[in-house]
Amino acid sequence: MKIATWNVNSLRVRLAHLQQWLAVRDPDIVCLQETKVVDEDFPAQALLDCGYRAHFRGQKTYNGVAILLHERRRGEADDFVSDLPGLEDPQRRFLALTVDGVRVACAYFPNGQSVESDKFQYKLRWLAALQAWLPGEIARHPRFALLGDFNIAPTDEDVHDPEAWRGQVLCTDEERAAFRAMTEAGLQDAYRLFPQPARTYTWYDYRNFAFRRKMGLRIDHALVTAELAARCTACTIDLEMRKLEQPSDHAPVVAEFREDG
DNA sequence: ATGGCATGACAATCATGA
Repeated sequence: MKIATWNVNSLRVRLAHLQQWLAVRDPDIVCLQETKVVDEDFPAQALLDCGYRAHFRGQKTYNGVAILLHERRRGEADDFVSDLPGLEDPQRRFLALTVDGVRVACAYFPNGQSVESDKFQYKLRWLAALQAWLPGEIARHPRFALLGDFNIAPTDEDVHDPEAWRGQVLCTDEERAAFRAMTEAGLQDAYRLFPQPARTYTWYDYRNFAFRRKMGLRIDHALVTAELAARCTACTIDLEMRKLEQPSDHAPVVAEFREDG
């Protein structure tokens, strides 16, 4: 089973890239962020034509999340949740559902803009609500995965220039502490279960030839419970998608799992 | 030097991203 996450930075603009990637990678479950499309305009039929059922919550202009399920996944999506429990929030950033024995949460964490900003306080509130929600889910679902654009680079190793980014939003102690709290609650960073190529990140700024210069951050993650980690066989950042014409500034992350029961 | 680039709403610039 392959479970993936991708911040597409507008599903309308990136639909052809997504379709191409689905055909090549053939994931079972895909978490999308920054769809930037209201539900009435979500390209559900185009994705169905690719073999994927979609669950989605969008809004005008900003945010928007979706979970795609390959039709080979026969199970119905159970226990569907939109919006982070315990947080009053008009922004569409969160979905969770259970399919074929795996609970998957798709999250678009707030960016935070800058540490002085009100948006950073919102990010901390959002992180606190997530932190409050996780233990129950982990206890109820031995096979639980939290994927998405976390907008947190968990360690200096996840940053092309740690000194330049020290204390900046995405790299602050508070955000990194929140990330560690998730791992201490029982989730493992699937990417770090394996040796990985150097200077490989999930986000590269559109400006200043950042991708070509390998100036990026690893802020998109797949966190999994021990039972899934034990079955995880690979976790890959699909840099090929960042090389295309008119790419998303984020690359997909794909985690693969054995299904040996 | 708070810029650079991309997207969307809107109809010239502006909010937001990270």
